[in-house]
Amino acid sequence: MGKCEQCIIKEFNSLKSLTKEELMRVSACKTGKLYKKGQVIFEEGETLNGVYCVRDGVCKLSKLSENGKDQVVKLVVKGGLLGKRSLVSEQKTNLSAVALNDMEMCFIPKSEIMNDLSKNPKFTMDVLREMAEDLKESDESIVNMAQKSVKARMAEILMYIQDNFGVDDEGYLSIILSREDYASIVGTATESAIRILSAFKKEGLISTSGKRIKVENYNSLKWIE
Amino acid sequence: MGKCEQCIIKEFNSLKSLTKEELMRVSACKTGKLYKKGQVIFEEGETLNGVYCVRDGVCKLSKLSENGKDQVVKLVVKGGLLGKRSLVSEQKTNLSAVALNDMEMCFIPKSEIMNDLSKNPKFTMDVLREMAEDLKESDESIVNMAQKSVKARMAEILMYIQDNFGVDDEGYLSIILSREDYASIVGTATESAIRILSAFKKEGLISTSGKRIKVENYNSLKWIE
DNA sequence: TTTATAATATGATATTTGTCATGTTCTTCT
DNA sequence: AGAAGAACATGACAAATATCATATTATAAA
Repeated sequence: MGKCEQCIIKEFNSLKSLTKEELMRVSACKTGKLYKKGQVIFEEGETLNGVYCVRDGVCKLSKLSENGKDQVVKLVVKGGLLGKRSLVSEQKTNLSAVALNDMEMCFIPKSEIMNDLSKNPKFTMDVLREMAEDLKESDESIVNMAQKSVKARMAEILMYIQDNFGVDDEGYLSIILSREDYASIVGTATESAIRILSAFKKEGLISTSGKRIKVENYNSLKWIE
Repeated sequence: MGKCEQCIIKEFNSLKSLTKEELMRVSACKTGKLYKKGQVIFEEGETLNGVYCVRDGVCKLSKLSENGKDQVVKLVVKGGLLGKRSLVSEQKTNLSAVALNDMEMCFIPKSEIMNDLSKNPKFTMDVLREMAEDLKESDESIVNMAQKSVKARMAEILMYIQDNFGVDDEGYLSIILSREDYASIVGTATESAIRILSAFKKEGLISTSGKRIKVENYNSLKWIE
């Protein structure tokens, strides 16, 4: 397992604001973890005592609704930090994290980070900035959920994935999700998600190959309402 | 206008973590502002250069959706801080704030607070904690919007207001909102909001007097789906 | 007080979305 | 390769919600 000081992943998150000494300390106590596709990283209600730094793979953060359905709140890829809230609160985590493909992560115990959080203002500000960005995104999600049609939300998530997580060498979205996952991101029934994707395909907005999806007409997706 | 050091409002927000000296400095540069019901405090897209501390009254934080409708994301009452995100980001604000009744606020310029944010870890941690709490609430909202019926969301907001903002001496919700406001909190058409409140009234779950609403059967509201 | 304007209310209808049923096509395991 | 189970697909129908029309009531302005 590599050393944090030399790890390029950290450039994508607040860990970059730690000093070299701090990083070496973090490196010494971190543990590497591997998760297989579908594996639960942590579950709603658990007490997290540290943060996870995603080195590779994708996971979903979701919350169980009272109706028994899961709602995905955020997708996290390489460079993301999971469990930030555990650093500032003793509360149990409000979200579950599940690997969407095979993942490689580093776990950093809270005890080690807490020290830095109180003594390195640059780091703290950076965590704060990330949290603020998350909050902004969540607020936007609320608006989308409340005001847009299921179709428009589906179009949006396709564009979001393309914009934020990119495409593979053949142009397919690099994140591969089941229709059920799409349903639980968009907040609809699995059948509805399937129907809408089928319709998009029929209209030439997307094409598929197995589970992979390629956006064929980004501009038209934008105008769906 | 009072002095921050002596103001009890601050006990409800992160300003309580400032030292007496810091508070005195803040106090010297803050400006008091009054807003009338319906008045815009700031609008989506503006650059905020400070935070507002709510001394009295209620306001809504909302965001305009592409369909032209406003979606309320959060209600803020006495003790709340508006514009926290402006402290950590140069970005324009993503939300609008509108007074729901007459309000009294203090405006604290960013320049003054920034200094404390970088030098007083206790204060920073407190802001971070508040932000984390906001994020948690927003995530819950996403789940509610995506998974619950309009009826259930309406029941929820009535309980939320009662629990968080209390009732007046006659037992009516102390926050008075128009049906349109309810609609834009719940994320539905105004007519639907009206219909649902009428139904609740008919079923004895709530009673009304003018615009005021009294929760008559909290327990049944909980079970609405 | 009268008048104008906004807020509330309710019916009729269209649209969207969910649910249940059933069939097909993939994967995975042996 | 074949069987079993999961994921995907689609039709038929039901339920939820939006939209449009039109009253009625409250509120504020003249």
